[in-house]
Amino acid sequence: MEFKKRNGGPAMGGASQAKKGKMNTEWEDSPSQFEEELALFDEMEMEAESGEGQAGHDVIPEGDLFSADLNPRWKRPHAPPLQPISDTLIFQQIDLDYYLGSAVAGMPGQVQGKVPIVRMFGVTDSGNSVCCHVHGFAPYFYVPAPNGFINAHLAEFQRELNSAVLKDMRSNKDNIAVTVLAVDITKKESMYHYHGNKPLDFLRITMAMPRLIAPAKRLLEQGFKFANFATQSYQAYEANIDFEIRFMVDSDVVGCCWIELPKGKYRLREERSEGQTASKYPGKVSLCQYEVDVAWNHLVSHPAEEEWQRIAPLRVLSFDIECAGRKGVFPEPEIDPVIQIASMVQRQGEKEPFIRMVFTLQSCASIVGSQILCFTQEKLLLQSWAEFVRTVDPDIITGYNIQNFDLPYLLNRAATLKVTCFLLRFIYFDLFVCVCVCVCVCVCVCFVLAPEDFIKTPTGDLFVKSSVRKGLLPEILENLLSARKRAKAELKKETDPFKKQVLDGRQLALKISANSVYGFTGAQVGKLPCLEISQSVTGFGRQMIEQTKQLVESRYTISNGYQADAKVVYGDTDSVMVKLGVATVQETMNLGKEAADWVSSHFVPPIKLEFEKVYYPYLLINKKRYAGLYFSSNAEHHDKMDCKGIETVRRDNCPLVANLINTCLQNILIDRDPDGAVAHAKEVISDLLCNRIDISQLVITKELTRTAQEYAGKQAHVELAERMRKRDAGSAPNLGDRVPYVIIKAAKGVAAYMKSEDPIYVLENNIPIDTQYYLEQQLSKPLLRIFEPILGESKAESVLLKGDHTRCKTVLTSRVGGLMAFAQKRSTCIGCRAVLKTDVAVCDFCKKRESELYQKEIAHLSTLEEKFSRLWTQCQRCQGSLHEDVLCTSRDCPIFYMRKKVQKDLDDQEKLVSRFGW
DNA sequence: TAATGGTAGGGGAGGAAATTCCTCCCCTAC
DNA sequence: TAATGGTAGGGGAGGAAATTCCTCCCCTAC
Repeated sequence: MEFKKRNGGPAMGGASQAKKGKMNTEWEDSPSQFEEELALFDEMEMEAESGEGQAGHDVIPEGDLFSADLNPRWKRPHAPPLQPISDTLIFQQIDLDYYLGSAVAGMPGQVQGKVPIVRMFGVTDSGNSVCCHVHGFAPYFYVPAPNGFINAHLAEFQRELNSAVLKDMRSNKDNIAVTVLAVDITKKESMYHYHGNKPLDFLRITMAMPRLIAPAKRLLEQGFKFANFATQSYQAYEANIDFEIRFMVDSDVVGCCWIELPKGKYRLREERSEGQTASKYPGKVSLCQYEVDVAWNHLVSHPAEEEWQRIAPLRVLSFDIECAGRKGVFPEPEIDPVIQIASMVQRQGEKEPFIRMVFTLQSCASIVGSQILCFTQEKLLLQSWAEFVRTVDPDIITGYNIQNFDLPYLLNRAATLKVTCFLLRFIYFDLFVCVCVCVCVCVCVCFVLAPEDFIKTPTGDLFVKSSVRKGLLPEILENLLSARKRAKAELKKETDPFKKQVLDGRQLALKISANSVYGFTGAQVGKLPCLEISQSVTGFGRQMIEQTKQLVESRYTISNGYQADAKVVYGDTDSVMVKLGVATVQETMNLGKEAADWVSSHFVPPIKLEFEKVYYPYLLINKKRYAGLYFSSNAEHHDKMDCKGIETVRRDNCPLVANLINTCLQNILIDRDPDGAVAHAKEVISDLLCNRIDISQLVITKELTRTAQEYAGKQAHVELAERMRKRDAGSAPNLGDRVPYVIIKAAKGVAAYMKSEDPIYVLENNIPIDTQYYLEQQLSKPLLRIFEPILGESKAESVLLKGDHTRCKTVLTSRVGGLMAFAQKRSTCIGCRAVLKTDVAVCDFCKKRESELYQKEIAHLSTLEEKFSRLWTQCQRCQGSLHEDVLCTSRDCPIFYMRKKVQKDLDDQEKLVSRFGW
């Protein structure tokens, strides 16, 4: 949640977000289409309304909320008794962490002192919550064994390292007696480089706690001496792997997978009252319905395939808080009270939330479909909400920006008000994140080998061939690709549309994972950097493109009996675009497929060149910028108009530019009507200069990618954000936000960064727009780029940017700023615009026409009212209900600005009508 | 600590540097 | 008070205006 919503209140759910993208493409044109669009919305509304039910609502006064009788739906389903001896416990694990605790009797691992215990939270198929303590897993890392090291040296090594680590500790609060649990010799090979396939002796060093890994690594690297061995530095391997990740890898647990605890292999914890001391077996410490202990090697983890891809009925709480802010100041938890917390709870897989609650301070108007709880004291409000959360026991807590605003605010506010029980016994409060672990490895070489055993990549790096040793990277790729194959096969069999979507998402995710496997070898921060690999991959790409170009252009020529000389017109990273010069799309497709197969035969499998698509016509503007009609599935009809890199797909253009270019391209490419495109462009330019373009079309947005101080130069969106911060800190855009702005009129030569302004501010203050800027800086260049190849350089400019359509100009004067700030405002006669002395409606001369004029203004008023109500219902529909106020203030949505504009026109018109005093 | 693929490239804006254009002024020819 | 022909035009100096070039920034393609 962001503070900017303060005026409007909470917007629950994400429906409006999802629909926004679609809306933008539907609004492609000047306001002349406006009426048609609105008429369409009306039809949609009729349909929507007929299907919508009326939910009841209650306003519940303050009282005993948490008795099960009053709100039976709040609690989780009853948990049937569990018999560890005869029942298998299966749950979906959704969060995993570890803590240091005392050993539990009967579990493996250290028995003395604090031991690391992995803790998993999860939910069963029946919706019961599980907390599972996993015992006996200890952290470890490797160092190469020194020359001459044998088993007999292990004990001495362990003793020396143990005492070195102990000595290194500044304090020993936990009374650690043993730091090094074990040292073993194992045969291992470094993942980096090729070492002649000879595993070497490594020492596996197991530590008592995760936080002891770092000092042990440091001491070994600094130089370590034991027995008769000389002091030497030991390079540590895998010491940077997080403990949780290490556990997950070793026990085959992946993010959100299903865990099975076989019967007889785990123990159930019992409820213990507070006074009771822990007996030989510890009691429950969480609020989960089942709490169990298990040995780490006894749990079974199911790979996320087939039935184990299902999702448990997780309880998702989404909430949003409102504070009573002071104008212009960002709310501070030490001062500003929380006045409302809106909460919804939904079960995974269900369409509607089953709890909708609003906790408010003081009274509140009823809200359809929601329960309202009113409190007289803020402290009670916070306590009750905390109790509510504990009762509902959500698996996932979500909301807009809650991690950065709502949650810290609530905690600080609770601390300020001394709400002691606020977070009592909250065990976990994190959004879960599916961790995708790929431990992966590369083989690159600096070794003496026969030339046929390795290859030299275009960057000059040497790699051994798979016949010598198979790299781990190819292995991972093969796993990913075969998993994708399986997912695709399942997708084919599946009939349920929801599961189909899941499977399709899965295969796409696997494809993207496979495509980006090499990516992390070039990452700057990562566990396995290997620049040789990432650079070689891109190097090969470039080389293969060059080779493809030569192959295609040498074979497909007139002298070889083809219709035309083929020409490679474009290529980027992994693709080439060939102009084959044949007459029809179908012929091009056939020839393209043939050429792809033929070129593939020159590459080493599995490298393959695939025919992908035909563009006809194709407008190539520049590298990474082109447009064309895309033919792939069939040669008769194009699948879509494909635009890459040009204004229509860039978010930092105003809709006016994107829509105009899009329409022109449609005219040119689809309708083959360049004259129509020119006419349309002229019309839009004329509309722009005459102020007939809606402001929503002129909003440019750019992301605030860094803080104001970090910018070297001055930029429109940065400067505006700073100005808005001075005006009202609460509503100003923050780091990472997109800043919407329009360019307003100013003296000649003033830089654009001085002329950027908040569209809402412009609307509210009737500030004139710099239409010339939009023509010269926004429209002209993109237009020329698409028309110049068609009309020719000089003609394009003279036809589009000169001529009668650029002469009609309407200049509005500002009501604020400049000399107008000194002007006195006087009413004018509604009939003849003559200046009036008093604030009546008409001058004496027009008095006889007063009734007629009144009729006219009333008619105008009702048109505006109708327009407004159409936009209003449009916004209601977007936020998902026709029975609630519109709360959305999305600055990305053109409808929002239209609504604001009409609202202001309506207000002005109402004032004008009221001057008649009738 | 927390977060955690990268590079290539287009194109607009701002601002510095280099260039052109304009005006003023002095001087000389006549 | 003291000094007192004027006009046209070349060309340099100074400064304004327009242009070019470079860098920063945002975004997209792959």
